[in-house]
Amino acid sequence: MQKDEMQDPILHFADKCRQANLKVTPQRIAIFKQLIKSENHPSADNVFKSIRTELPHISFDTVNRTLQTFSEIGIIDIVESYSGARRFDPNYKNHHHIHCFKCGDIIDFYNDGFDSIEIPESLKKKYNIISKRVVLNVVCSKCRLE
Amino acid sequence: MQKDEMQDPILHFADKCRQANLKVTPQRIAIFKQLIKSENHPSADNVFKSIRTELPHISFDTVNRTLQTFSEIGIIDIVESYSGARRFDPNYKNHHHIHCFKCGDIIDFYNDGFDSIEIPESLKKKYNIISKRVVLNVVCSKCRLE
DNA sequence: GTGATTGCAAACCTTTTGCACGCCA
DNA sequence: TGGCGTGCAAAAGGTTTGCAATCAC
Repeated sequence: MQKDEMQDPILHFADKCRQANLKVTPQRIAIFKQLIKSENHPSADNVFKSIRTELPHISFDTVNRTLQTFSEIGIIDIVESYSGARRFDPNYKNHHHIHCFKCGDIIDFYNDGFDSIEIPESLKKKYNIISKRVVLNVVCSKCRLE
Repeated sequence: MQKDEMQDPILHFADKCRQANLKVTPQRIAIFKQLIKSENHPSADNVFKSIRTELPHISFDTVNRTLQTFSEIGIIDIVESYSGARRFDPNYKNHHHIHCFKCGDIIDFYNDGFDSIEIPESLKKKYNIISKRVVLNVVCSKCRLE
């Protein structure tokens, strides 16, 4: 059953919340569950709509604020599309992005070589580097056909 | 005098406009001049405010629409900040970005090694790759001090 | 019990759209 | 002159803020 698979990451999530002095509310759990399910880079609105099937009374603000909060305590990342709504990245494996100019889709890809590119010492000294990523700006398969 | 230095890129700009069937208006010239002056990654509002000293009657919409148009004909790029306004990149040399989590600043840097990273054939086949870039997510020098 | 969190509403900011006037080609 | 470009205004979309009621601890 699905519940058993879910148990473990949610306990881990609850720990993270307590560490950050955040209360573990049903809303936050539901949002977190939605995030680990999502394969793409959802906007607050995407998460809100998916989650309404489970919690019909949750408000958009709660979702939006919670995603903001999660990004602050390091549960998710914020990534940007070319326009429109802020988008979130629940994928914490080392990965890179393909970004389509036309439709704005962001697609993850993995590449060991890119993972291990060496950042120059001068930059390491000057900035507190949290993460690095290769971004490919493309016209994606779908948009190419149009 | 400054005007002589400006002459050449502006003629080149005028050519690009004509190639794209765009009329060469005083507003477009002023916006272009502002762009080649700017070292950072201005938002439409940034450009609008800087340009008002030269053209006090220009409207924000014209600036915004023109920047959009310029990005469509390949005079500038659109890059994203973590939130808020869309930002433009007039730097057409091959470069990479340092992106500050806290203040959202985007800083260009140059690195021959990063320029020449090899994109796997499988991705090249699947996507029409326009450009590639390494993005370092950091806490910048300013924000580090806070 | 108490302070954090939620839901609602309003405000704010940015981008988009529609339209009439004016200007470049 | 004709059609593109501009400026203005309104609308739309997303985010932020303030506040009262509620809930987790």
